[in-house]
Formats: sequence, C-alpha cells, structure tokens
Amino acid sequence: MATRLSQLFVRTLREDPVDAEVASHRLLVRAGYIRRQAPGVFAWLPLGLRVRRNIERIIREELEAFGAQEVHFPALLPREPYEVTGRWAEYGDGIFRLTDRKGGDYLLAPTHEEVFTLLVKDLYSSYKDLPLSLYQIQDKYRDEARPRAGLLRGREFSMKDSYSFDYTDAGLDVSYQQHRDAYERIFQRLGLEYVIVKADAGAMGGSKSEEFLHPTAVGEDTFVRSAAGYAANVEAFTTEAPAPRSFEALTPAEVLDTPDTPTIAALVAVANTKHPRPDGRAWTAGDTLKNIVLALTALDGSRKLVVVGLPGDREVDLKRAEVAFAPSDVEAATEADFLKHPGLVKGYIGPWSANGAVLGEKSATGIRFLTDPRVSEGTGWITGANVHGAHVFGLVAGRDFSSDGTVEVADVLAGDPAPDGSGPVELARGMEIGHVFQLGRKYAEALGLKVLDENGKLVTVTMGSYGIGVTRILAVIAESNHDEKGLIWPKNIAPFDVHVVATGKDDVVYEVAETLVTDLESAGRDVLFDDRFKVSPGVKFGDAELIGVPVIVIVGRGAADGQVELWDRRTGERTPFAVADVVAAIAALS
RNA sequence: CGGGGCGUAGCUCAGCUUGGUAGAGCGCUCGGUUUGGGACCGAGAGGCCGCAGGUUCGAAUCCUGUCGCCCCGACCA
Repeated sequence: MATRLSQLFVRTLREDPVDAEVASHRLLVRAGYIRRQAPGVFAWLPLGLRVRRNIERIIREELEAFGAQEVHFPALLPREPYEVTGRWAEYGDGIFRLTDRKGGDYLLAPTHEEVFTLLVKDLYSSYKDLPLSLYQIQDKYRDEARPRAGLLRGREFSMKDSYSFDYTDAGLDVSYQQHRDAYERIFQRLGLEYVIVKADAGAMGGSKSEEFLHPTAVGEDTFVRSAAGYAANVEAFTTEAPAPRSFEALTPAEVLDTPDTPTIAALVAVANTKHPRPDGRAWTAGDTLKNIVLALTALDGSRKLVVVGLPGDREVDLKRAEVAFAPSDVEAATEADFLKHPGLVKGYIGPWSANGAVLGEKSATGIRFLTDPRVSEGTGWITGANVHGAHVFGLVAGRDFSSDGTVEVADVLAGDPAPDGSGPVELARGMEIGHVFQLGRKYAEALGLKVLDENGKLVTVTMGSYGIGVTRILAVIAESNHDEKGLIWPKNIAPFDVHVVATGKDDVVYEVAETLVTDLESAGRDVLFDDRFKVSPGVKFGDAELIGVPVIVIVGRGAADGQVELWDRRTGERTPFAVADVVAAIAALS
C-alpha cells in the first residue's frame, strides 16, 4: 500500500514542543505521531498507530508461537472483583474510579489479574484444561502522581498483559519460562537492549519475579550489574556477609571523648585528631557503625521503631528499606519518636552502654536492632556510647554487642561485590520494559479459582502474570533510535518500509516517482510517498529525516535519465541507482 | 505531597518593569514567482492575553484569589 504525504493526516512541527523534554517525546510530537490530550494521555495519529501495530504484531507472533491465546477485556470494570482481592483499597489514589448513574463503583483497570482469574473460573474446572496462557493488548489506566516524559510514564498506556494458569508449581515454572523466553525473542526482534534483573515480589504477592530493563539514561530504575553478567534491581541486591572472625586477639572496647560529633564526618575528623588509630592508618567513615532510627507503620496503623546499624560510609536506601520491612511503611524517626524514647541519645546512639545493652529486643529500650550483613561477628567499630559527646571504640560484634538479625537496607555502591561472586558491580539506569511474575495462588485463592486434579481433588490454580508496556516500548525505541534531525526506526517497526521523496518541478519526476511507487507496492512494500508538488526539497528532506522511515528513495534531478538515489536514514549515505534496479535493491535490504 | 518555572494566535515566543484598546516568526488561505537542504513577493484568516474578583476614566500589564500545565524530588502492582 502507498500513502501519499499530501493526504496523510499529519503536521510536522518545525520547532520543539515546549512541554517535551526527553527526545522520544519531543520527536514523536514533532514528527506527528502523537498529540497530548491531558497529562500523561495521548492521541495517536496515523504514523504513530502504524508503529504501534508493528510492535503489537511482533508481540502477538511470539506469544501465539507458544500457544498463548488473545482475549480482550474492557478497561471499565466493576469494583467487586478488586474489592475481593483487596486492591480496590490498596491502589488508593493510584487508579481512576468512577460511579455510574445508579451509584455503582467502577474503575478504569490498572491491570487485569482479577477478571482474567474470574473468566477462567467461569469456563474451566478441570486440570485437563490446563495449562492455559491468555493475553490481551489493552489500554491501562493509572492515576500517576506525576506522569512524565511523554509516553514513558503515562496515565493511559497500552500494555500487553498475559496470565498463565497451572495446577502445579512445576507447571507454573514452565509457563513462566515460556513467557520469559518469548519476551527475550520479542525484545531481540525489536532490537531492544535489555538486562533481566531479579525484582522484588512486592505487594503483588507470589515468589519469583524478574524485570526486563532497558539500559537508558532516561530510565527510572537503578539497577546493579557486574561485568561478568550479574544483574539485579537495587531492591533485590544482597550483600555477602564476611565470614565470622575470631575476636580473641582484639583489644577491649574503650569509651573515648568525642565532643560535638553528631555526624559521621565530624566523628571521623575528631577520632583522627584526638584518638588516632594505633596502626597509623587513618579512621574512615567505614570504621564507624551508624545507627539509624526508623519508624515502621504497620498495615493496622501501629507505629514502632527499629534501629538499623550500618557502616558509617553507607546511607539507608529507602526503597531497599521498604522491601526489607514490607508491608510496613518506613520513614525516618521524627522528633516526636525520639521524645517517646528518652533512652536514645540522638547523635550518639549505639548498641552498647556502660550499663548494658541499649538496642535490641532484649535490651533496656526493647527497640529492635538489626545490622547490615557487613557487621559480622568479629568486626570492630566506633559507635555511639549513648552518652553525649562520647563514642565507644573497638566495639566488637558478637563480643560486645549483638543484634536481632541482619537487614538489607544499606545503599548499594559502585564497586560492591556481586553476590554471585562475579566481581564488582556498577550502578546503571534502566527503564522497565517487561515484567514476568509468578503470582502463585494469591488471586486464585481470593477469587476461588479451583480445578479438579487427576485424583478428583479440588486444587487451587497457580498463576503467573506477565506484562510488556507497548507504548512505553515504542518510546524507548524512539529514545535509542534517533539523531538530532529526527527518528530512525528499525526496519521491522517503521511506519513504512520505504519513503519516496519526489523533488523538483518537472512533471517527469512525478511520473517516474508514481511508477516507482506502484512497483514498490507490487513488490509488497508499504510506501510513504511525498508527492507534495509545491513544497521545496529542503522541507521534504527535513520531514523525511524527522519521520524516520529507514529507507528513503529520492526521485529528483536524475529522474529524466532514470536515475534515483537510495538514502539510508541511519547512516545518511546516499547511493545512486537506476530506477529500474531500486526495487530489487530495497528487497535485498530486508 | 515538597521545590522550581510557566499560562498571550495552531506552534515557538515578544509585549508586563513604567497601565492607553494585541505583536513577531513559523504554520494556514488566495494570487504570483520559485524547486536538491526548512525559498520569495503581495493580499488575508486566526487571540475571552488561563479563569474570577479588585484597583483605575482605562488592565495582557498593578493587587488578591483560583485553576491548569511543565520540570526536579517523593511516590510508581
């Protein structure tokens, strides 16, 4: 099929839209692929829809290839199923809610676990019907606190979501792996670089979960990776605990004056001037044990304190803390919290005091005390002596104090060793483009999805849920496939196969171009034909570069002699061709 | 929710300090000249100056309030 630019519903913009910051947003608006309707909500123009459908086609092919079947749910759903699983409340402000004329509550679905589960429950009741994988490509709605970066985080976005249904754990593993493999093939076909990271299972429940992250500066997630292939979300990163060390040769702890040292930096400075290390090496922040007081708010609203002890060169990573203490909410303790616990000497908190243990469930305060894995048995620390202006030096874990356990809340720093022994990690930014998730029986249990097994016994189905953000992927591809002049689509998702640009005012140019377009159509190519007669060549070239069809044919001054140019959008290279040969040359490209 | 910025034509912006009846470039329409890197001439269409109050003879401009949008952060199954 050929589309004439003179007829196409599009208007390219000469200037960058003022509200677009990131490249994909800027270029997709400028090139006439999308238009903003509301914050995080976009209308799709013909060019944008074409790319979107191409991405969807690849996704469908790979899912159908292993037997997943497409269905389609409404975005508008009643409250009840979400009430049953508790997500009507859990989502809070995160979803769009609406009321019908009778006062019934509805929502615009943020994801569809509940209704998929119910549909299967509706139709199936035997193990013989399983395994089953269903998917849909559907618009999702989430009332994001702050939509941003155009399509990268919208409030309406297209997502492919699949759900697998099995009656055994082993079956779930197979379904999970099928999706995971399909996702790898999809991202490979889309030419999208990705790393698979272990993800936190979070509030969704369930066990195994992995995210596909596309490394990009505009990414919203920080992940860690080692050169040898380890990759994980920061939340899922684990710290290797050093082996216990004997503390028999260690000197006893002593309390020393450290006036005006409520911060680690001040403490290190004073320690080095007033109490230098006997071995001549300078004290560093890593020699100190920092005890941070956190307040946990449980689901029932109750609030209690916990103290975490970490090496002084580390900060608490709140995201890691949220995971470590889930489902409780975590925040730094407030002044009010300290007032309620006079046993805590702010700035000089430590597990030990001359009068006995201060931190820990069995201590004087009764406050739970958890330590970083690096605070292992036999390690010695400078830490607060629970007296203003004094710290205890050489306090040895396992000898002088103990904790109620270890906790992973310290921030991960570049150079930390990967837990699989593959060497130091680096921190990188990534955008989540896919997520595979073993839900387990949470939803099936809540909604009563059971089948009879081989023994005639009723068993609860176990499920997986798998998502790919279609519109986000489109943006991510645009993000990594553009230059200063415009978009450069990979061939298999470009809105057209070939962009034919006719330049000049001679009728013969347009006659040659028309014939070429017809020949390309006959060869099965999708053609965008810039047939605009009164538009100057500069505008046409500029638009071609903006729109980003990877293969461009210029029919211009050589047309009368049967000469055209093949223009590679990505390399910028222009190759002269006889018009008679160009259809074959294009066929050879793909 | 915290911080910052901005609302004037379809787009990008000027005008606001110092109040006097609305501007430019691009885009759009008509006519003509142009046609290998965003051409030119002429004639046009197009604005509730975000909204509401107030001050004033007079408000895009000053004051108050309000709504919205963008960016950073928090948040983000």
